[in-house]
Amino acid sequence: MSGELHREPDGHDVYTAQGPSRALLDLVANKWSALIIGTLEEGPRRFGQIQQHLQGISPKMLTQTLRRLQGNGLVDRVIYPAVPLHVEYSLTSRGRSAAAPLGLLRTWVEENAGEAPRSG
Amino acid sequence: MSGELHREPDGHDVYTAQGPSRALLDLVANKWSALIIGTLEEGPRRFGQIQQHLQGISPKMLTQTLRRLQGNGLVDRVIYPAVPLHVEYSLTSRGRSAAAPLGLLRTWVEENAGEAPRSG
DNA sequence: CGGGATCCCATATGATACTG
DNA sequence: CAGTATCATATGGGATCCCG
Repeated sequence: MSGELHREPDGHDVYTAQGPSRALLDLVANKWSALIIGTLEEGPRRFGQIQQHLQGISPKMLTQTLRRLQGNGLVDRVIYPAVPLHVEYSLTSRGRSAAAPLGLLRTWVEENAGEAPRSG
Repeated sequence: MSGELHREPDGHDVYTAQGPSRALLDLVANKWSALIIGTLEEGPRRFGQIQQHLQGISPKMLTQTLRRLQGNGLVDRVIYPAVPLHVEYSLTSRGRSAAAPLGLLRTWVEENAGEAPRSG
């Protein structure tokens, strides 16, 4: 495990708890983020399309997650001021670079789902 | 985005909301899971060692996450009934297979942290 | 009509103290 | 040392209402 390590006086290393990494990791290592980014990987999508595709996300979580992704420069939001209103979300180049590892993670999940299930 | 799709009568596809994937994704697409698995990737570690390394996780979350990982067959827990008590956690082979995509995700995070930060 | 803000409750998470 | 118990708070999430 590399990066963002901090060497202690007594010789072993720890993670700096307040590093910016933690916040970003919290954003991308997140169920909805992973799914949304996966959806947008296929191309630009509208709010309702994402909601349909993810089948079970509430509009609130969708909005909230999209805003966080947008705020961190992973997602672009474009409004087409037509009637009815048309808003399109798409991945930025950074978002696409994040989509790669997330895609592998989702693939791993799909290949490993349905075995040894247990709540905790 | 592949896997676990469900074709609707009207032609477009959605994700089955209640599939086992969602639960597993929720487990691995999680900040603490990603960090813990990353720590154990270096080798077996004791409870306190993980806690030190992650610098900021509460014992409760550590226990809870370790148990969930164990319950899903990603982590092994071995007790050495000595005094003082000694408990060691390690990745199972499945855990190691999950460590790969998670490592890539953490790498991405480290390479992309500290830019365009924003809360929401 | 599609997009999304608000209200309110359930659960997740976290700090801290305490025990086998 | 390795957790568990307890309490306080943040976030998740559904239902519903509002706006362009």
